[in-house]
Amino acid sequence: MPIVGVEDKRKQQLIDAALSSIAELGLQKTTIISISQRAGMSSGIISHYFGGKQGLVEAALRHLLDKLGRSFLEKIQQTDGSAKARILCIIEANFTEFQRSELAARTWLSFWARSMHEPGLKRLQQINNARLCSNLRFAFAQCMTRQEAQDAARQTAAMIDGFWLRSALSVDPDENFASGEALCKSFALSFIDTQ
Amino acid sequence: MPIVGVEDKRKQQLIDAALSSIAELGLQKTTIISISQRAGMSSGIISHYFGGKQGLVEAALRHLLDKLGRSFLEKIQQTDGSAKARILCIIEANFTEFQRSELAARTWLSFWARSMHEPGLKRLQQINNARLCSNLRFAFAQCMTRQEAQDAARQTAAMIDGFWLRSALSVDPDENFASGEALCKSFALSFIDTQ
DNA sequence: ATTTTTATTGATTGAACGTTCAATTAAGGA
DNA sequence: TCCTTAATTGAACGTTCAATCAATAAAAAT
Repeated sequence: MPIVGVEDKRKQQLIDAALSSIAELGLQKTTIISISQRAGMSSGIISHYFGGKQGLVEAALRHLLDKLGRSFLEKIQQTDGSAKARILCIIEANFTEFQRSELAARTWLSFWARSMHEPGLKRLQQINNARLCSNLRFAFAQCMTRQEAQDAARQTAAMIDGFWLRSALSVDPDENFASGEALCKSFALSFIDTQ
Repeated sequence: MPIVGVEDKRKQQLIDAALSSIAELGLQKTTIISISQRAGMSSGIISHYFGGKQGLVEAALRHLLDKLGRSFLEKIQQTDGSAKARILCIIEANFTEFQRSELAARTWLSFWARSMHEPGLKRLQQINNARLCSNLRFAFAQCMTRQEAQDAARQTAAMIDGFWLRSALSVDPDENFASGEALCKSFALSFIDTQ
């Protein structure tokens, strides 16, 4: 069945299949077989396109992070550039991201855990994290000192990640998400509304 | 070399060895061999005392959680029962726990990730989490409404977990911890000092 | 129609791992 | 001293999994 010129399409299909498997089975129990079955292809195709399982996993994380970044950029362009609007956009982007759900939260936690021991994943996480903190710092800096903005950014970033972590482990992830987004916003805006 | 009546001692030695291996290699790469080597025993002993690797991992997590609980109880007994004191104790216990270090943060993240797919671990995490939230809610409830206390407890718990998560992934975990403890305290106390 | 190139397959390989259990060792009792 | 019992060992086994690669199939080129 070989059709020429489908490299990008096949890669995307495999990334989707990998994310689906990670969401359902976890990164731990996701195998080359579980991915290739979901993609309707053979096991050998993964090494062919991504050089191995690790390469596909990295590509899948990169895909998620790209999506997160684009989500923020889209939102921010529909607002004025005020500190309040920027902060709401950042938080919304981090919670909205392709339906917050138990499965999405588990996927993130899987990637977080693995990135402790795989430098490629760790690097991607750190780039994304630096971007989040930088965006928050910039927004907060519009209405407080540099040091205060730094602290507020760290607290907000930690609270966002904390709610994601808790959603992955919670018995009731949806309820956790809904209140998480609201509580992060109310915390972050408390710096701004009171000034 | 068999010596009688050493069951509890052996179990503790194996738990220590398991935690050491998890801290260094991660739960993913921790094997029955890596544990038994550190304990100076043979590989079969783990199944003998814990019924298998999974049993030992559960026992190790239980041991960590016990330590965390005792740490809080010790601290709280050295203070008055004021809301402020209780909250400081809770946060300190969660950050001090067995020297905050890169390795300790990685150990927690390893357990968090695995507990998504192992009901035994998940149960332990949820019990511990319920205790943390309950303690925080009780303290906050001394100076605000029930709903406000619930929200404040969730925010504080998320921030604590978020800083732990970020320490495990950070390039500079120690700096993350030091500021994390201070920032969690300052956040939590902002509810109290302003009333 | 034939050849060449590209795409895909899936059986096989070899390594890693958890578990099992017969064998071994030494302590305590007779 | 001999026997029983508790403690411990570690080789063997079966399973799982990622990676490899020769074989195959279809498109493109000739």
